[in-house]
Amino acid sequence: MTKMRASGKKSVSIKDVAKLAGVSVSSVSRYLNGGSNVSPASQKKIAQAIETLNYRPSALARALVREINPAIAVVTINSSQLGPTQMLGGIEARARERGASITISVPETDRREDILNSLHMAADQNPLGIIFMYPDMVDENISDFFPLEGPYVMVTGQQTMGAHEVSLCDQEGGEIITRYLLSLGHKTVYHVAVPVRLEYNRRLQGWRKALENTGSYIPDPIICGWDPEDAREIGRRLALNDDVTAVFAGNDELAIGLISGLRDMGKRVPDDVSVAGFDDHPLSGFWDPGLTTIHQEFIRAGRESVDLLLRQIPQYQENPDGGITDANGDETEISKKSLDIHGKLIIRNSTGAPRQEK
Amino acid sequence: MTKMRASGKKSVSIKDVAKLAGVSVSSVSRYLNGGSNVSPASQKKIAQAIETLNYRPSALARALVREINPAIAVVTINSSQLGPTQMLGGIEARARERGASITISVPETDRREDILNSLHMAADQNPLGIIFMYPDMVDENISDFFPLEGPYVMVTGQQTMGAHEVSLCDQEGGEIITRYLLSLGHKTVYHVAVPVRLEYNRRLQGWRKALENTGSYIPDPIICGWDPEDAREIGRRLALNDDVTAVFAGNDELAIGLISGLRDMGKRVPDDVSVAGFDDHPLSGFWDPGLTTIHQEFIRAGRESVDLLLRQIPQYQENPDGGITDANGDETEISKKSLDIHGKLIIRNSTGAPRQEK
DNA sequence: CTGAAAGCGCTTACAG
DNA sequence: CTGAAAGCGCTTACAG
Repeated sequence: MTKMRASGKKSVSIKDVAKLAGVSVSSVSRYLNGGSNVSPASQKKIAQAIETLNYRPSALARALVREINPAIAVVTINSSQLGPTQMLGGIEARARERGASITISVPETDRREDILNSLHMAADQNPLGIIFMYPDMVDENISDFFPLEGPYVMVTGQQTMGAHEVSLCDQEGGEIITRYLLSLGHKTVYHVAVPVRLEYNRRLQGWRKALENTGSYIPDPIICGWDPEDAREIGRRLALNDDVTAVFAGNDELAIGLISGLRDMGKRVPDDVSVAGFDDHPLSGFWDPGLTTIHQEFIRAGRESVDLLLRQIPQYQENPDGGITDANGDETEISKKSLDIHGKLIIRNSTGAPRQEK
Repeated sequence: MTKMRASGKKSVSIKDVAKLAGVSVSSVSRYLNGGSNVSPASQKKIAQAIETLNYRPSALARALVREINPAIAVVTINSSQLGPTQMLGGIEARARERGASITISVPETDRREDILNSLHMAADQNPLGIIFMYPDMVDENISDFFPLEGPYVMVTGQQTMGAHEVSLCDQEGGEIITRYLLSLGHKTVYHVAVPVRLEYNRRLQGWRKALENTGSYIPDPIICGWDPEDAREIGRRLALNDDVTAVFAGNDELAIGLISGLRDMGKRVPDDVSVAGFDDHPLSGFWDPGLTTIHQEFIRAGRESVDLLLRQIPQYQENPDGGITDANGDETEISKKSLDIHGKLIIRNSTGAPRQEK
């Protein structure tokens, strides 16, 4: 029974406990699972044996026999970005509250095979389900990856899959911030886009839509990398063009890089050009000037995605405090399957009215 | 064999494959594990069965029987801070390269019981080992938590445990940056400290040491929260004191908050007061003024901690490219058990000589 | 090359 | 209340 581990340490099993306590393995198991049908005497002996052996049941064996592993697998690309980081925090916290552990895997690259591989590795653990962050950043069609067996939820920039999805409403946000900039009096708004496949770049789409709807001139979007340094370069170039009076950057980091570039060339923000970001990075309010941006509730998105996932699992249905299932145990509202998390416009000082003509 | 999962989906097992392929379970297993001793004919049939059933071996069952779960458990507090975030990225990437998955658990609070709980939950998965980030931020003595069974590595601000530890050399960094500030001509340097238990606040200790060694006046350190807003408050207060010409903040976010507070009160940085941070946050170079700071190699720290952990596990010993074990398979160098990762002074524009007296 | 058997550490009916 | 047995999905000697 006392076997060696990979580490060379010996690990104690339920058999050891049973032997030391002088009872059967079944009894120990019963004790472990609530103690019903175990005499006080046995309980005492077992408790003692566990104590002296420093026994802990193997989560692995349990998961195997119970056919349910209380773990949530999260797969994410761009794990170092603000959104994924904050969402992971939310997922982690909510998972803990609900008694689930979390496993994370990030694909080596954006390519189909790597993503599939990550998704499969995640599924192999027989987790409660998979939370897939930003599938729409992948340069492939999502439907190619799913259905994987088992529950899942996607966190996306925009509702598209139809089910089990929490959406950050990026398009709406892009539209709102662009409109705001236009409302300030700018003729048009330039866009420095985050490096996401165009069809799935919702922020960009919102920007375009706002421009279209107001009949404004639509400049080509400028595709940027994730590095603020790239945005700085772009800022320097943009500074050369006096038609540029307002720029919406795909996220706050890029907005910050952009402002640096603009300043490198002597432009003032917002006097010469207004710059808005997206996300409401924790430091955005401290910037000088404070960044006008769209606040995203990433942490909440993470938490909600856990609930959305667990809602698909019978054992985790939480009728008591929510009325999530009806009398038949069926899902009551379609809306419970997906969720929109709306961004909020935060107006600070990096944006303002354009300078008077000439 | 085809059982239901928690999700209600059926899952296919090795038995199903064996049956469909018309061979024994053993043969399928052999096929799965390299295919030696399986006739080409069988291989074909098995491959086909796997394909049509869409079979994937259960990682759980494998881990159980092999008595080794190729997963690294990382437990961390303050998971949303820059350091942990970046380290997690490094851990994740390196773990992937070395064929391990990763599991993360963050204690609910800093209290002993919660930490122990996280540590135990991690250990219950029978992982390859545990990477414990910033144990020294915990308000308890580390030795209380270990030895837990199995391999582990700590990532700390300063080498203290003696073994299996990667240290970020915070004290050295604090000393270096304080000395730099002094070298600029400042009479002394104030410190806005990160909310870490004093005995383990290495950055603070380095600062104090530099002051002591140069015989400078040692002001009381100002304890701050993690929120830059707290630092802003402190900045406003500090602005009232004309003796304050140089401040070293416990990290870049706080430095940024501090600068905001100083400016709120009309102080200029660095003209009126120099401010230095710590970590070299990705945005620090874009700040205006650029932040003088200590660059920390968090990602590398994460990667190294994985290697340090795996080095404790026979199956992962990598003789080929490193000579990590000697002829007897013993560890050759003590130094391989722990690692110092030195920070690097980055001089930017938030610091300068003090203004001429009056 | 191949299959039957035993075993990993647990849990869950099933008879007492 | 209690123990023996079967089983979770795999792997690993062991005999052919």
